[in-house]
Amino acid sequence: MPRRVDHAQRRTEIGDALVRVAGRRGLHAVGMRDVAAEAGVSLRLVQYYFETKEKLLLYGLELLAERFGRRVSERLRAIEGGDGPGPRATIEALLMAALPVDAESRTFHHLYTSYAVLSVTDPALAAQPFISKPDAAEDAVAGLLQQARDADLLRPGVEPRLEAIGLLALSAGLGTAILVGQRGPEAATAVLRHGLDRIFRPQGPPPPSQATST
Amino acid sequence: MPRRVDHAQRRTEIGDALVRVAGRRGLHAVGMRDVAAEAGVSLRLVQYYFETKEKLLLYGLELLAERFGRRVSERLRAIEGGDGPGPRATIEALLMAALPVDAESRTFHHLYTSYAVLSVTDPALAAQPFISKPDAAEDAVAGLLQQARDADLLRPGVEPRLEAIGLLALSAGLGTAILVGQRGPEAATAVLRHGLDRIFRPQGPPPPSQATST
DNA sequence: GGTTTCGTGATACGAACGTACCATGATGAT
DNA sequence: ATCATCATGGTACGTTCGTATCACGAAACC
Repeated sequence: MPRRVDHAQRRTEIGDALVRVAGRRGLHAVGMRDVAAEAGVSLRLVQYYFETKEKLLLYGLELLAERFGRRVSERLRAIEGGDGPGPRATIEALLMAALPVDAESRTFHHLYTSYAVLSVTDPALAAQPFISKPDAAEDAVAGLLQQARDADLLRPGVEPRLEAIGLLALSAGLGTAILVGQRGPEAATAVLRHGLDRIFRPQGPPPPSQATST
Repeated sequence: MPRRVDHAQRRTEIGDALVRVAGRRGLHAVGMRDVAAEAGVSLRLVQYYFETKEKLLLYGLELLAERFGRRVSERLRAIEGGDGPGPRATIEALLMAALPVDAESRTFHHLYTSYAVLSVTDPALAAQPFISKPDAAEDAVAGLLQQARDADLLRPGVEPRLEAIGLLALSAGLGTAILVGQRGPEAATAVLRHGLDRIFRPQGPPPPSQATST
């Protein structure tokens, strides 16, 4: 057999090109020729590694979800590493990492929302786990809230599951608001923090007025 | 001059056809011929009343926003009429009216999100007030929260403006979650109510055990 | 060393799309 | 009665898109 090529790598390169050009011009405006040009290959090669456009798009969604998952995990590890700042800071970091504040997360939000819209009318997309699944993020946040509850860090009457869903939906809603320029990142983070304030007990910031200790 | 036709009405009819077919097959999949067929007119007429597709799409967004505004206003008037059930019920009704629970509001959410995504890459859409404006809904909710605060119905430490933004973003996020089938309407309303519970004081539901007053 | 198969290029094809062009009743003004 | 003009139909044009087809070089296996 002739020269073997790493198909997985080629597919990743082309999928990356798809994400880049779609992030720039919108998912609706992207064609196979654009992806080929962005990846620096011929149209035929895009056809070769992804036989149809639909498969290419599905792969792009996979790529997007995987990248984003890694991004959030890295942020979390960076926060939790060493001291372990408690559930509140962890949740805050997780939700912040999901906001479209830099180019990478903007692209993610933009394209993910595009896919979500398409999934309303496209059954193949709707079947993708990233669209339909109850989401691993929900479990993570709910787990952290449960931890916080066990440590008596939460206000009374807080339902971890409901709050987790709510926080995630809030973060998503703020994300699109940022994306379309309705809000700035600062306003969104303020809203998010305020939302957490109403879930967590007012933590005693060591009263700075009187003598702190010595 | 020859037979005069009510242009505004024709435009509304065609715009309605756009909204219907886009709601069914997705905004990305709709062409001028589809709109013409749905409206029961010839392709030429669609061109005649909207010279270009872009103008047709812009008009569709206008139509959508206006319809939705009316819908919410009607719901509010229906709730407030007569007794005036207080800010909490009003806010709840407003946010509920925005959730995609029936076909009409599903279509609205679907298409509005489609337009929002397009506006990320299309300056003409981004300039539309429905995308960029701070939103009248925010003022309404913030005003109601302020009322509630003056009546001492809110928990301490609640910032009306921030909460209004948060509630709207939460509602939007839950809306897309419903739209893509991630959540059911029941879960979403539960989350919304719970969110309101943490803003409003636990209202004394007249303690049913002991003697209420007399 | 031949041959089979993989990787790649160039190009062609049919469909659909937005738009433009031409034609023609119908009708109100003169 | 004539005519200018509004409303509408039919259709053609150029482009772009996804996909299919043909062709060829190179390398591993016999």
